[in-house]
Amino acid sequence: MQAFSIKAMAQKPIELTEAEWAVINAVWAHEPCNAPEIQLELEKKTAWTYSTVRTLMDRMVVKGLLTAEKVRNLTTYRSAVTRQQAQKGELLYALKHAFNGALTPMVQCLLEGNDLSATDLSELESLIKAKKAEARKQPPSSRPKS
Amino acid sequence: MQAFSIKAMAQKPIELTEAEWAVINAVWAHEPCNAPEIQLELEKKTAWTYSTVRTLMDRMVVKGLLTAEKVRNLTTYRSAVTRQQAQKGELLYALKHAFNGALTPMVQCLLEGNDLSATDLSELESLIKAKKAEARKQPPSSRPKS
DNA sequence: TCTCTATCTCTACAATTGTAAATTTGGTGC
DNA sequence: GCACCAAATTTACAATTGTAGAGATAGAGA
Repeated sequence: MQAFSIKAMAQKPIELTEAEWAVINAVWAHEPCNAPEIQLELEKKTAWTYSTVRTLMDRMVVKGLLTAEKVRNLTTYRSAVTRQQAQKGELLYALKHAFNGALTPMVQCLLEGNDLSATDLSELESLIKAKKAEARKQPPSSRPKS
Repeated sequence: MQAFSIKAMAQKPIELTEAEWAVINAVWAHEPCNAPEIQLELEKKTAWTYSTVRTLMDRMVVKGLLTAEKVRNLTTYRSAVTRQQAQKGELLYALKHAFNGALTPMVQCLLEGNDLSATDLSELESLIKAKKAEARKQPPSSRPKS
């Protein structure tokens, strides 16, 4: 018996700290994995000790970002959120705080700030074309199952 | 006499916490301004007391996000970074941590996640076209004065 | 000059985040 | 059974962030 409805449960935005990003990126690349593996991976960039990484990972389990399965004294970790979910969370955060929710200026800022190669630009262009086509054949704000 | 070169000084990325975003957004909208004004503005959304807002603002001065000018016992604040700078900082953060520096997937995620109106899409499209044109006539990685 | 009020200053404190040492435990080879 | 090593657990602590109360002060009016 659960005290809330799955349907109504708009799970609150996924937000990661800098250290958590480092960890979860490594987890995504290695899962299922254990703490020593991740520590080893992160050592290249961060000089974090096993203790540090382990603490981070356990805190992330509490937050629901990772899952941990323990057999005897060995713990196996897996991500509990997908890369896509986390990316979206990050973008929504930026959108909300830095752009007051306005998407177009955000994309604009992105395009202006960086040097995009001609290839990148073309790629984006076709992306938008695709999106437009898609929009044309689907009524706005409907949510097709795909 | 300064111990460093202006030129070499690639000022480190601007990053704001959630509360700081709220404050600086209000400052941008009101500057030059004083703490009570900002508190009043933020009260609508946040129920923060004067003390809270003031503490935030003074910390932001220390961080170089705001400037404070004091006449007698009255302090006037101004932003020390532009909205564009801060926005860029936020996007760079997301780009680096969530997308491993790859811009195209980031834009892609942005387009996929949200419902863009046809108008938005067209707008973006012309943005990209403009960017392409610009790229064609300027050698890559040159930095024209405009 | 006395008081009132708007503002400011100082200090504080809990939660979160970054970081890790020290200790314990479980399995393995001798 | 013992010694050793890898992995885990416990505990801790400093910095940052979110939040604010309590007391000091300066200008304005009586």
